[in-house]
Amino acid sequence: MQYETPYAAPTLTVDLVGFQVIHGELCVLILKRPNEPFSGTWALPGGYNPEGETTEAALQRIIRHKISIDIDKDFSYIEQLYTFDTVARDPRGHAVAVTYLACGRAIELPSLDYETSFTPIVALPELAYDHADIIDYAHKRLAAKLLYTNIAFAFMPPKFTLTELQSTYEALLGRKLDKRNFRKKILSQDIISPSGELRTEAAHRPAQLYQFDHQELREVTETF
Amino acid sequence: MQYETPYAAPTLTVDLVGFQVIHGELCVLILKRPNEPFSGTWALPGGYNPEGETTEAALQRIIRHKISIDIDKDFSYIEQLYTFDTVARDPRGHAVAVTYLACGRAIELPSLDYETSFTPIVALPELAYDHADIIDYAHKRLAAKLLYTNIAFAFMPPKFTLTELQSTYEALLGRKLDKRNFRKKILSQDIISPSGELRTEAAHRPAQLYQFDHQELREVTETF
DNA sequence: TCAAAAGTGTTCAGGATACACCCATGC
DNA sequence: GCATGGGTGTATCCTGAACACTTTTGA
Repeated sequence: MQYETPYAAPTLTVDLVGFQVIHGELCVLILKRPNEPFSGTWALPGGYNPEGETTEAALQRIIRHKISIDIDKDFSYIEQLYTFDTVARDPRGHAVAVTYLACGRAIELPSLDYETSFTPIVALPELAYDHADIIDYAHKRLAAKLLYTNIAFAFMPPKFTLTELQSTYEALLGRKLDKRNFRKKILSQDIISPSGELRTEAAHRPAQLYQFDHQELREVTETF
Repeated sequence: MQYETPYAAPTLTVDLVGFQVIHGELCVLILKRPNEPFSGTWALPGGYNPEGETTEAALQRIIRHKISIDIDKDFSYIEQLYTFDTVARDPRGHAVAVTYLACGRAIELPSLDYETSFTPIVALPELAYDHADIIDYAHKRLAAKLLYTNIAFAFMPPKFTLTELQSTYEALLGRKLDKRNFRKKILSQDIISPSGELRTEAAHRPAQLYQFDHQELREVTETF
């Protein structure tokens, strides 16, 4: 196509919806914006994607810079979520925002000049832009994927009990599951194996420890 | 974030994967590129997205300009497919491509200076860039959505027989379905209703005509 | 009367759901 | 010995899959 005026691209931004489960609650990574616009308001972490940098690389750089964590190292899984046109959304004018969804476990946030937090999705503060909708959308995607993939691997430590795994499923789905049916189902999916070790710390019968067979996303035929 | 140099955004492009079913075959809209790069090679229609225009608006404009059809009028359904980083893909350098998936029926292509075609996906020519992969991805998404939504509405005329509907499902899924099971299933989904009219043109028993209850995407609980 | 597509039911197997008690350990 | 979570099996229902013949029309 020909343009009379030189081609000018819209501003491109990338944002992260970073999840982990803490104390049986699904939490999402947010920060209190130190700068305008929406200074002082909580929002998803994100920033500008300049020419010459892929969206994943830009996100990696921005999260390292703004949150001081490393996406590849600290999150176990990442996928692209959706691309939003922000004509009406962003007071700075037209921009396009590519959003990513990431899942991890036991991520510690370094303390910074401004607040960052993994906040339970049931207790989120007011958020800038339409970030609350984006988190909802990511949560729906995540709950759906739980039913037909092994994505739970990204939330679990290397060794875990079936009860701990069930608790993660319940946190992500937002509902209770039957213990016997959960065990039958998860074992029939052939995505985890017993490690042979037992967890003996507690004042009750020791639990068998399991591990995920794969640390990459796989689809399963069985569903919940 | 601060930048030493002024912020420069990557080139933003939009591409369309446009589907319709012709003679029981799933077909996709491609054109023979009149310009470099890849001049003379078949590719998905697409173009540049300048600042100030949403990706959907840019796509609308580009398809009207390049194919002389109107997305809103000629396609019955459109959704965003995926956003690709094209660092390695595009010989012109770094670009970000937002792709859309659209579905329609009985779309007639006006003749132009260069070739455009709804080509059966089983008989696609060599395509520019990684457009063949993008079409595969779109096809998978479509087949998945067929199982848990009413998306077939976008491929069907206002009135149709159950056999015609089954043929569309078979074209999209790439496999044959059992007639009795299909009818039980589709009727249990409560997404179509008999119109009361019959199709009597042919040399066999007349068929009941059905219509979709809704012309927007809905999810169904029942699946195939 | 024949060709061609429309229309219709049953059986079977496997998965989903609901549900309650005994087991092994630390204190 | 008791509190705590670990671990297990069965009965029922529902859904998915396989499968063949009769009906109605136009030519």
